[in-house]
Amino acid sequence: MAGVKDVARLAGVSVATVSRVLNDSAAVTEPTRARVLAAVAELGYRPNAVARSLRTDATRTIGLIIGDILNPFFTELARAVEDEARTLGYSVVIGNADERPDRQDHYVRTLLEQRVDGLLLCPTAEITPLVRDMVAGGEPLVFLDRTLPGLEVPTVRADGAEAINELVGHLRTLGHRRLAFISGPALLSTGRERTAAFVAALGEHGLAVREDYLEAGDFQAASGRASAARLLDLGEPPEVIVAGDNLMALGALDEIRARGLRIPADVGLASYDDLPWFTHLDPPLTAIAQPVQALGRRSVRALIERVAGQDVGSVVLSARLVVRRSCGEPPFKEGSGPA
Amino acid sequence: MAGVKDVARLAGVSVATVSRVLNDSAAVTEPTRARVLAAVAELGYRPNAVARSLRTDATRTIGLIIGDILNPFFTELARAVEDEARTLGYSVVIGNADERPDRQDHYVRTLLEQRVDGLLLCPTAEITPLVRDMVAGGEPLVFLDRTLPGLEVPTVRADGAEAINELVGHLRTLGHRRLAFISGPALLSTGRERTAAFVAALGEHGLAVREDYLEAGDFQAASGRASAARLLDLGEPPEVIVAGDNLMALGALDEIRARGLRIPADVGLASYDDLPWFTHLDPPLTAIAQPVQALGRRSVRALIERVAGQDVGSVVLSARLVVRRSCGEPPFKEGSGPA
DNA sequence: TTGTATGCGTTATCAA
DNA sequence: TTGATAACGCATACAA
Repeated sequence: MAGVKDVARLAGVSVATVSRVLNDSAAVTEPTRARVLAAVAELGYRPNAVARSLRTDATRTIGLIIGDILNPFFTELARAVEDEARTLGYSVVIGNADERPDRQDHYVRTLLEQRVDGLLLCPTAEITPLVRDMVAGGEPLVFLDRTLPGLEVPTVRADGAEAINELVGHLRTLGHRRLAFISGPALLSTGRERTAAFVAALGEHGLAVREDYLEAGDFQAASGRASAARLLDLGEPPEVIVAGDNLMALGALDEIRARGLRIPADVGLASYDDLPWFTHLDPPLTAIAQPVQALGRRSVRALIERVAGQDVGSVVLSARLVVRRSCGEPPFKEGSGPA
Repeated sequence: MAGVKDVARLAGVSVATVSRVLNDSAAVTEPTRARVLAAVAELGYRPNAVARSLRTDATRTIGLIIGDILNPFFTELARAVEDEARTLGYSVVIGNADERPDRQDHYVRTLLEQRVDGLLLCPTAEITPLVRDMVAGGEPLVFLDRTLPGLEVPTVRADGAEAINELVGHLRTLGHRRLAFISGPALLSTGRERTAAFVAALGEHGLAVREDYLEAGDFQAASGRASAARLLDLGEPPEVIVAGDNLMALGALDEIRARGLRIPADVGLASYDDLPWFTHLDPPLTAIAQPVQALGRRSVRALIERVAGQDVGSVVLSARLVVRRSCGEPPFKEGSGPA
């Protein structure tokens, strides 16, 4: 494959000049510039980004490690990240941690070796030594969606506490008293926070916190189904089940359907996370929507700023309640908030 | 950041020896080997893949350009590709063409400059000059999911003709005669093939081909909805609507629901492409499932083989019909084929 | 078994 | 404005 040298020879100039017109890093007379460009076109020259990166110590590439690529939330997030990165002239290398610390570390290592300019990480449960080293080593790192306690890393995430509180209020207004929550893994910041917010909201709205209404899931569909089964088997089952993420909502939905129960007549269902096709369910699912696009875009900008040497703070965006029809809402038009 | 040189100095050996233990490319005595490894650990040395790639002319990275990252089919495909690539020791850089030739070309260029070892491409409609050049230049390239006519490129794709034929037979068995099809873009091989298969299947089952039952969509949800609207407005609307991909099925579903029509009592619906949550719809959607996992994995293997210099042929896998309940099927258990 | 030295394709420094 | 050349970090041919 043709290199600068070939271009230089064909254009009758030095490699330095070729490099200059390619990066327009310095003034070049129009005639030489034209000759170089002509040579580039004729040879079908394609700059070697590898060599350039070695020389410049920058790859214009960022790494993105997500929790679970089968989770539509992360897919959407990846899309947003990719969009913003492209706009800023960066490529994205995606790694799927599959919620496993070892696989997360595999990608951290790989991406670091690949010398990505920065890393966007949705950290799995534990703080692995590798992540700790990375932080200590001052690698340009930004946490996305989730946090790790005790680590000084800028984080871009959504806070759903307010939305959850709103949801509980909404359910209470609809006359429900017995509300159950299927929570995510306590090891994940998102898991803990949502559960805590739910419990706090119950208190705020004068509802009792029943231990048997707090199910521990793991953000996977199967756990949602199992949790729903236990809740429905209770002597006094809940009136509404709130799932801590979209996958568990799906699992719960399966269990409810499998038992031939009707939503919301027999039991209501709401989900943290909103997905495009939730509107296609019958009835459409009441849910809490995270600002996924903003999350993705902001995180990229924060990371790029860090790469540029600025120090950036964390950003917390708000999730919002989307009222639909799965909790016994009167059959009005969708999307409006509760009274 | 520490380099081989630092490791060599600390271990009291030459850089060549360090390189040798790192790649265990040649015999090294156990003691020296241990010293090197110790030095590596102490310095937290991380090989620079950029430099290595420059030297070895290989990046152990493949590019994947998909049609539309918002289409769950491609998401799932990307996941499969990533899985297989990781297993084989490769990283994947994903580009989202958004079905736009210009954006496809942007990624082709970027990935080529990044010197990926090979490229997996779900080609958009037209043959762009860049793609033609790439083929002519002998770049390791494999088409995935779709083909481009007149280009000698190994392709890994699914053939749905048989499944579509089976679907039409199934519908006819259920007593339906008036079947409509919402087709994808004629510029895409997948668009053309599915429509042709549907028309052929009608003939084979002795059903008339009505022009007004053949709607032209573009694989996007909006076109599915608009097409469904036109079909339902017909003086004699179809008994079943078959959508050429999952996104258009969604759009059609929206339109049907918006009109307060019941599925399958008022109109049946089936989709090319099967998604996990189709089972959660009410009624669960009858669909044609592509072997997405196999598609992704096979394409990676084919590409890697090409990279290794072997010449590989195309592979065509079969899609299969998944009977559920959205076309007036008797309420039996799901997943079984038609009689 | 180990070390020395060269080059991969660029960019950037320094002279001209 | 342009050219010659060193350096980026590594792998490898060749010598020892």
